[in-house]
Amino acid sequence: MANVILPSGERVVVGGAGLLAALRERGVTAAAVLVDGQVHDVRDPLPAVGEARVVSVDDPAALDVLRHTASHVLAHAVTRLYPGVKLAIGPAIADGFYYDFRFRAPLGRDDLPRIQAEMAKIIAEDLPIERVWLPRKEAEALLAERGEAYKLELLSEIPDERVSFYRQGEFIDLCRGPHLPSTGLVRHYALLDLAGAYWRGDASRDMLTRVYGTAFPTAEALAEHLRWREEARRRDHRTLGPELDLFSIQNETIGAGLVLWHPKGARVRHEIETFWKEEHYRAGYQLVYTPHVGRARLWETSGHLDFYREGMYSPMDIEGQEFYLRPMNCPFHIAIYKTHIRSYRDLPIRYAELGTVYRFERSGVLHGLLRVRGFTQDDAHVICRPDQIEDEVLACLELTLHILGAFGFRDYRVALSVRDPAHKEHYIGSDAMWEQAEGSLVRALERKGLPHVRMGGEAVFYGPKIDIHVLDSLKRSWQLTTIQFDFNEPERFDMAYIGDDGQAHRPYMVHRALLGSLERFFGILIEHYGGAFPAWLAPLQAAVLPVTEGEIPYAEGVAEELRRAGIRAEAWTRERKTLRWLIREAQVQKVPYMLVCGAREAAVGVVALRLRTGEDLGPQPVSAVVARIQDAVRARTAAI
RNA sequence: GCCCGUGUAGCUCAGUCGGCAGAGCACUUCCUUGGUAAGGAAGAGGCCGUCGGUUCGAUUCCGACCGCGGGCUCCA
Repeated sequence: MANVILPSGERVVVGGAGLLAALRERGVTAAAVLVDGQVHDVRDPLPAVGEARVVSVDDPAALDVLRHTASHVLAHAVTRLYPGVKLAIGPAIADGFYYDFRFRAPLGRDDLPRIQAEMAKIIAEDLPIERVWLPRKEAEALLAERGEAYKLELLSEIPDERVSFYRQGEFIDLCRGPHLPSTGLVRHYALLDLAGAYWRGDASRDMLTRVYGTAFPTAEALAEHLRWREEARRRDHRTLGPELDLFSIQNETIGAGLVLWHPKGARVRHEIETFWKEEHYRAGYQLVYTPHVGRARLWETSGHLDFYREGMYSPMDIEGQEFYLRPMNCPFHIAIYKTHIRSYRDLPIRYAELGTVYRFERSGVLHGLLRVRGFTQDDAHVICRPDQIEDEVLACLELTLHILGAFGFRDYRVALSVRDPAHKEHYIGSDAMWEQAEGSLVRALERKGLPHVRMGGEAVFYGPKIDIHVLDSLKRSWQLTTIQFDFNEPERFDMAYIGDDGQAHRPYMVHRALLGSLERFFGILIEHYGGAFPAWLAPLQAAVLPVTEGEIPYAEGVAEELRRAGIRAEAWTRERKTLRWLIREAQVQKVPYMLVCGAREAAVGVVALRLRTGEDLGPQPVSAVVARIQDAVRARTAAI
């Protein structure tokens, strides 16, 4: 017997095994049962003690169950339409579900509506979904008879003697569950995409066809999700970038993954870099510049040729010496450090550089600005004494939040990556170093009030790290910041400082990048703002628009006045176009401020101010417009 | 790298069941002096991704290659 709370809030006591029947009697449609926050199948026996909460299909807790069942409906439809298809796996994922199949003939996007129509039939049939437990031998026989080679492989890895299947109509699938009670409960769904996927993500194994879809409890939620996808598509930086003339990537002429920053994109980058540099000087960093190539011995010493070779380009021969294009900046910063004997009084030393690096990425993974082969890291190396590391990490966090906040990123998720305690031998550095480093990261996060998730075994071999993910305006998560300890390179380069005891000591070194790379960050910013940059970043801040040819001299004077005040302004006088045309052009270019100059304004020395938002603020003295723009720029506000 | 899709003007895309290649925007010229998201007309612009095959004839059909897009464990 167990206490059960129904979706209505009513509490009932039912026998352990008969929950589904008991609910049916009461006319309750249950999607799943929550026991101690864990999602259970409604068909499972309830635990003897504790409280169970029955959730209906529209409960957020049942969303994964709904989607998992939707994936079975998909697989069911596919097996009806394509006899002989092989089933692989079909889980619920972050915002939907997928199912991997091996088809006999290629499947195209055009096939999706047909599959979706078949799904609609299966849903209309409202087939009851049963759970069937089979002894291992029988399960094997069943799967072998159906020729489900992938399922057999999965089965061989399940240790249990009894395995679970789910059956709906003529469709049966090896599955852990849980699932909805019947197919009719999947109502609001859509098939979205088709893609290739390796069986078990292994490039040496079969290529399967993955069908992506999503499902929601309500039509509104599904519609909202589809709108969100559409909005994300509309903001794609690969579309907006060329449209706003910000950048281009020209595979044929320049090379894949290599970015050309056009004047307008370069202007945005300049503003980002200027802000970044000023804040770094203010935070006690020293900026350095270092070369893009270095001798092979440098990369041998650093260890990159041992453990990072596949990410590096082939060496070039310069007067018989091998040189490599750099994949990282750190060896150069270390070389600067080593030009002097350093005292404990010199530390911390913080070298920062907007350092361009080149890394080999397979052609298939290149993606706009987000994944490229040449990029500029906003890199820095903090070299300090053991007693300074906690304050240094804290200062890094403060600088990070300050800089990210200026771009409107204020939702953070922090991951702390530490060693796999079971395999300490995979990591370099002593236990004491790891503990001290990790402790400093944790304490700095606590002092900053940043909650974090601890990820065991996620650290790289040379030290623990903090990664910060931000949520953009579409609530998508991007990893930007990384703060990582490096126990490797100080050792390899034999870095030292002289302590107050007169002895040489090994300093700690922390690598950190706040924005990640300027290319990737720019891509993210374009999507975050939908191309409408705030005033401080906008390539062109103000367009001065003459109504007729007669106002051209006046408009040019106004633009000149704005430029003298440090505002990026242009008088649009090149063509005699209607005001409507000029305004549309400025809107499309997402220029934040439009200054309309007609005869009325010119006569009294004012401008009519229109904002990118569509707001018409009417006649204003030029000085007031200048002050308004300067305020918005100074405050780095997203509002204009 | 691999799977699916895709490649026609600078951009967005029609089209040709094998027979001289089309639109809108952008560009050039002319007309228009226009008040808050496209005024009008004309012109120019193409190796229909590349190479090969079939054919009297290929942008179209077939093959290979190249580029681009989506994706390639969130594990029954």
